[in-house]
Amino acid sequence: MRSYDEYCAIAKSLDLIGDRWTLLIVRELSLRAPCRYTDLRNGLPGIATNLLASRLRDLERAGVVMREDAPPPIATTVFRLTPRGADLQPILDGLIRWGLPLMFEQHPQDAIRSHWMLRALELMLCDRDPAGPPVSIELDTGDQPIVINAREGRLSTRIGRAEQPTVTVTGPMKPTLALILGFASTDTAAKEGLAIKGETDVLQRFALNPHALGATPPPTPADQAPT
Amino acid sequence: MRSYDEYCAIAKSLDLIGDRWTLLIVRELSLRAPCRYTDLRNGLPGIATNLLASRLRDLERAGVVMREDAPPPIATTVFRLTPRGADLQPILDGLIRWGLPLMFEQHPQDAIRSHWMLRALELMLCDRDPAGPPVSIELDTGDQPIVINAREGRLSTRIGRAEQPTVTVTGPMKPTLALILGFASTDTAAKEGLAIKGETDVLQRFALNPHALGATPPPTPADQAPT
DNA sequence: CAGCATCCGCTTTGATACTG
DNA sequence: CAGTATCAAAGCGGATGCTG
Repeated sequence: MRSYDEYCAIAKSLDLIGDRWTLLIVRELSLRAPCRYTDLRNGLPGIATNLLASRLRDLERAGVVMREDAPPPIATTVFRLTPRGADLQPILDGLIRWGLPLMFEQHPQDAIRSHWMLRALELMLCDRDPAGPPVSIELDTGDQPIVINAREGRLSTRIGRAEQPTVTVTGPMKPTLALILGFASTDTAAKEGLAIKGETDVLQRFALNPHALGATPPPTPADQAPT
Repeated sequence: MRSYDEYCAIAKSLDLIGDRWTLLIVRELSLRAPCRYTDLRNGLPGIATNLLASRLRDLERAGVVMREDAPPPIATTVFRLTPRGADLQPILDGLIRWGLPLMFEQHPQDAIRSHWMLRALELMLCDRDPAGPPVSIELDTGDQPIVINAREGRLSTRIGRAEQPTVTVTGPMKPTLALILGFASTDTAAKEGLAIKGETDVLQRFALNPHALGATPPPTPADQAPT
């Protein structure tokens, strides 16, 4: 990208990370480093391969990304965030929070990768009964299963299958999100194609973290077409 | 911008605010709304006027910006952030914090606008003697003078002249920044072309807010060219 | 197959000129 | 003042080819 040539911290940040695809590459590395070139391509559907190579070079020069030659058994290059790159997390988190309302507009052409949801779930979800027994929720809703573990008020998420899920939700991503954030009842969820197995009531325990969003309610279609 | 077509909160945010110039327009409105079209152009040196018009339309559709017809005496359209647009502040702040180290690379071609520094100074600066007497610092270093007021541990900044500045710093922006953040002594500052008038010692009272940055030290040229 | 580089058609951007 | 119109140049997306 050409520089904005402004003596302004925001502009200078955007000079380095404001290019198309750049922050999504950082997202990928923040969610599952170390990452091979091919992993990155899979996590960035639609990116042109020359552009990915070019961006990785730029990010390396900017001190955001580093490449390593993985040890013999793997014998390939892997990419990671540098500490300076990891410092971008607050910006990614800000984008996740601001973008949550937009997740309720799912377009048919939208690609889905389960790992994109991991950090979002950690940020947005809150356990309203931190003293309750530990539970693990499995979401089978994307290309890979997601596990949410709640234990002593702390939430963690990962890709994989739960050994003994307290409850398992199967179906499309959007209603699943609405369900666990408490925006939809289990009845509504079922109508939208979700199958819930196990202790359904456990889902009531979770809700949207009240600190997660700004004070402004999500814009509705009505806001955009006032009469 | 074309959509990334990803069901991911970060990607969906970037679909709306990831275009070139877009976040800088939001910056302008966050720093000095309401803003006329011409004010925006002045705060965004280098933007093509058709692009500004196009971005403003996009931001309006996205619910981030609103336009108003100013009342008769002014008789022009002005632009503001909507509440939803104001919710972008944490993202702008993140970019400011991450970008601070980059402010110590000032290029000759970099445009300067004093108001770009206002939020950065508020975020980065900390009063180490909150119980001390109120002081006001004037910085004459850009296209307009900046006033920093410190009172009871709270810092505020504005464009304008102080009525009775405790101290006034005149000269280029970069050494001024280094001086008030405590990265440079008054001697060093003088060598870089700064003139300091008034109670010089007051400047010692301020320093970089330790909470302002991530834990990672700024990258140095040495990091980029290892031997 | 992993990790690119090259080529090509298209879209976006930037610079300038022009208008109500 | 607040934009629209025009056009050259740069960037992007997609396909393909090359190298270990």
